[in-house]
Amino acid sequence: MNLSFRQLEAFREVMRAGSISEAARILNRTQPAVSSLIANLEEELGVTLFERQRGRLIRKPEAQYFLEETEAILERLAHSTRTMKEVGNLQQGRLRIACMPASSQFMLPKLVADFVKDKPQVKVSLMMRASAIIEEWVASQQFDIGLAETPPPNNALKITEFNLDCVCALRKDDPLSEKEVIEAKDLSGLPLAVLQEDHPNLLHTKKAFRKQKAKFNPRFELRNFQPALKLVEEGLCYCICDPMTASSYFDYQQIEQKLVFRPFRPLVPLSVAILQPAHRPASLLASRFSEILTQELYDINQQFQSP
Amino acid sequence: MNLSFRQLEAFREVMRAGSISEAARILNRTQPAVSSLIANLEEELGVTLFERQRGRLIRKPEAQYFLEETEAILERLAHSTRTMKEVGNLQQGRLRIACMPASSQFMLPKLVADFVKDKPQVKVSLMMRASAIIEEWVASQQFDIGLAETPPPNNALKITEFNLDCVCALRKDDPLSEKEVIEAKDLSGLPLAVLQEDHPNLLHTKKAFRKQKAKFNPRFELRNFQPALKLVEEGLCYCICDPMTASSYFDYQQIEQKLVFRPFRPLVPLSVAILQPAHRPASLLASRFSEILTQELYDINQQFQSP
DNA sequence: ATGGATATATAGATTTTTTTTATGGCATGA
DNA sequence: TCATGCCATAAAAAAAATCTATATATCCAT
Repeated sequence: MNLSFRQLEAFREVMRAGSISEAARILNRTQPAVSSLIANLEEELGVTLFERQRGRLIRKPEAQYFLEETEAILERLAHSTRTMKEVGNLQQGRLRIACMPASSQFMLPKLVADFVKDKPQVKVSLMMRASAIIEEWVASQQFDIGLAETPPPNNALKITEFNLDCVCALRKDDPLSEKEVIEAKDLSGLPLAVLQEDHPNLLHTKKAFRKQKAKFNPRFELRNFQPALKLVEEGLCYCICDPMTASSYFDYQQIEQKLVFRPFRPLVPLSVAILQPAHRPASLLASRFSEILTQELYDINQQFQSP
Repeated sequence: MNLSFRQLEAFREVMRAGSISEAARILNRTQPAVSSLIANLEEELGVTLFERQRGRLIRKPEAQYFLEETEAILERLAHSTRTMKEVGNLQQGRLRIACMPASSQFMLPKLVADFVKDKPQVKVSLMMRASAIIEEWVASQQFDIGLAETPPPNNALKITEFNLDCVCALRKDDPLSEKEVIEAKDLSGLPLAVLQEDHPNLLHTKKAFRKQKAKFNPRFELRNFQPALKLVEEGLCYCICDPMTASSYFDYQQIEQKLVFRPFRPLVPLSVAILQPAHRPASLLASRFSEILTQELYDINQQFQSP
């Protein structure tokens, strides 16, 4: 089989125009060019498509059937190249994102919304799960991008790590809010809301207190920081929380903000990572979104550290 | 849009094989040839289909989508070229035939059956109608081929005329059956089955009798000759009928043939014609069938004239 | 580390295909 | 009968695809 799209295009145009000369004009070719395209097409198909009667072309019934096929093929080709061009412009595609709770409430939805604002044809799925699940989903290529606590090295994952610095949440009217930076010793003996015991963040927090010989008083244990901020608002405790949760506070509590956040020392790190499937290259969309997410994580960290 | 099937074929093969070199081997090209096909394809699509990592190709997700499109297009192309080749070999197609009653009972069904015996994919429709209707149907291109009594010249019809010589039907045991040729004067005054009065055949028959000054005795008037033969079998009359009807007698009356047919003089012609749409070229199938039908009409006429 | 095997990309020569230019035949209609 | 429009063909020119040759990177086994 040795046909070409050129031949099909010429054929379609000849069928429409009814003559080779006219088709040639439309196609910006010379008449002999189109003539030979048609002749070769007929030869390769083994079928006479036109009858040459008295110097004119007359469509044969066989040509009608082949025209339908031709149009279907050219149409499909045009459609897929158009789509591919859009893919190239990030206007088309699919993006599957899985993220951990701390980022799921406001940060990622906002980022996604912004990302797809000028991409009406892009399809996104955004799921919230615990970090361990996200790991699996990305490794098994069910998702293109994951945002999770940094997992142990994994052959199936491309891991881009970020060390976020946790910040101290406290009431605006708390005397400590005068300080630019809160230190562990400032909170010695004061009640805290902390993560449940197996979480590495809790260990880091304990370590920070130990380093300054401050008394560590974990009054509330929670699965994540979101609800902890409520308790802080009530004046029941303080909280050393990750900056993503902190940042989202300003998103959902736009009026009556009772809390402020201050850098905390010694540093309590939270290691999060952008996860992507290893071995499989990222789609254009995934690459681009990953860049944006990287920037956002950097910004969020800065937001609380540099006053 | 300037893609080529070559590029699509190369792309498909590279996706399957996973490497340009391997694909080149399968396609019987050199590696640089395939390399540049892929490079051009990517350029024209505006999308990177493969990532070049450490000298190897790695499929990008975008390539997967385009592969589906590519396979659909190539598949469809292959299918239609195959079909067209079959059309070229008369293995495919559609044939619409309309025929007059005299030929519809055995002659055309047999001819069609024979014609399509080695063409399982060819679709045929075969309709029986009065000649006037057939004329219209063919002229309006609802049918490809018509067999009818010769109509007056018609701009929309290509008319291929045949003059069939009518033959005399009589019982085997009739003394006249001894004669090689029956003449009008042999039947002078004897009862005849004839067509209804407006039919040109009746005029020709009358004329034949007049020419030999034989007495014309039309005892039965019918719309066509088929039932007339039954009357002849019963010994009720003679009949000067067309050779198609005569020929079909041997097809349906394979045992207990009571009739014989003899050439009749003076000649009583029945003018029939193969009708085809003018201005529109015939399909390959129609052309071929028309040839076969021509031969058959010629044969049938000979069958009774040359003993 | 080193050399061999294998992969891809690129450059230039070569071959193939397509297009154009130039021409002639044939039908149509003024 | 002549001008016009159509199609086919041949030869020249242009463009595209292919090949050869070469460079470079990786992988793997020594």
